[in-house]
Amino acid sequence: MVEGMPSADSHERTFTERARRQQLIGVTIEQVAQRGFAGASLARIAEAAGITKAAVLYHFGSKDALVTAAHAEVLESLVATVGEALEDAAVADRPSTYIRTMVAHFRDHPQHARVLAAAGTQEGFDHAREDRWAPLSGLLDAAALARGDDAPAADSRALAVLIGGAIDGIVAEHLEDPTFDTDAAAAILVAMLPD
Amino acid sequence: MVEGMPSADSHERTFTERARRQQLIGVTIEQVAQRGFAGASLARIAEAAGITKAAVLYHFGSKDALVTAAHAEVLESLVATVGEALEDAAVADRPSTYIRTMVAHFRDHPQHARVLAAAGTQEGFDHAREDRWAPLSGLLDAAALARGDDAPAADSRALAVLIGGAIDGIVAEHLEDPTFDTDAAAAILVAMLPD
DNA sequence: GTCTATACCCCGATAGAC
DNA sequence: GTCTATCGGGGTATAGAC
Repeated sequence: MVEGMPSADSHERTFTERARRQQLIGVTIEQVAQRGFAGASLARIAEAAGITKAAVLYHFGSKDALVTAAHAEVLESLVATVGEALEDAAVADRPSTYIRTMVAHFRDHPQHARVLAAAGTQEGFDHAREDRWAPLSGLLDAAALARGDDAPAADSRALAVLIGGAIDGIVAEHLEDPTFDTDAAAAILVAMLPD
Repeated sequence: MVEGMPSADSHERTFTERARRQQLIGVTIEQVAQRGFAGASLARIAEAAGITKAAVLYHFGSKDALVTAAHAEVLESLVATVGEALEDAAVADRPSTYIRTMVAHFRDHPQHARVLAAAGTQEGFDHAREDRWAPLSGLLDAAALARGDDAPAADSRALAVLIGGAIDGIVAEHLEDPTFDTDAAAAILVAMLPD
């Protein structure tokens, strides 16, 4: 760990550094989305950013650090969008809001969807994969409680896995066939929610 | 293209050749499942098979040919299992049979699930990705017809995408958490089918 | 603080001995 | 038919000039 080198937890960072990091993260998201993790080489990332490989490795100590940062950015963007929408929704409406917001987000940011898809199969990328649908499971439980269900959904996790998978399916289909009506599919999925 | 070299469409093949090819395909499935497409190098495949890189490239002209053959084997295994089960099922029961059989197949063959997952994000591997859920869509239409529905499911494709995604979700969850009850999840999904 | 030059390794693939 | 030896290229990462 070099002294003056900017690291992930560096508290002090110059203005140009922050700009460079942000640019590199953006380029990396594009590259990973287009060519996959292995295909997004430092050379291509550097070329797309208009600098050299070494300059990239100056701002991020390794390719892994760079791609991890890009992955984190994608995740933060997602949780920010969905989280904001959930706050403005009644508890009973939150599962449907979750579905619609997430589908819309990935529809509007296809590259983010591809990055997360690539991360899923990548070895040594179990980040954020831990209980990916746990939040949705909690929303389903809370909604059932607000509805006053006697049976508080003993299998909310399984239901969350199904719904989450269906969301991924909608997003994946949209990536292959941009004419696919994601909103209509999301509506069908919402109609399947327990009521 | 060398004369005596065994190729994918070679009609005549010695006994040992067929055995070697089968062994290499099996090893490749394991390697791709464990380390992903890019991580499954010829060197590792050769080492796992107990031969050399050059020997591998003798039987399969290139890494791409080998991994394509492995991918095809995985697909054939899947369609054989599901197809057989579908033949023995009434038309109205075929969507549920499709779900249960596919989930069970991937539960019993986790490596196959990982290979297909890895193939999905890999660049230049759009094989078999064309209308992946078209068969399921057809089964849904046929079942609705057999049921005598007046509305013949105008959006059977969207429904197929949802169900297919949910199946993938169940399988993916099982890969990360082997204690996940895939049969119970499949039953919940089946209960969601239109009736 | 940023870039040039380069080291070093593993990749897939080929040539030719056996 | 299977191996050894090697090539050319791209990969990440480092050392040191500026």
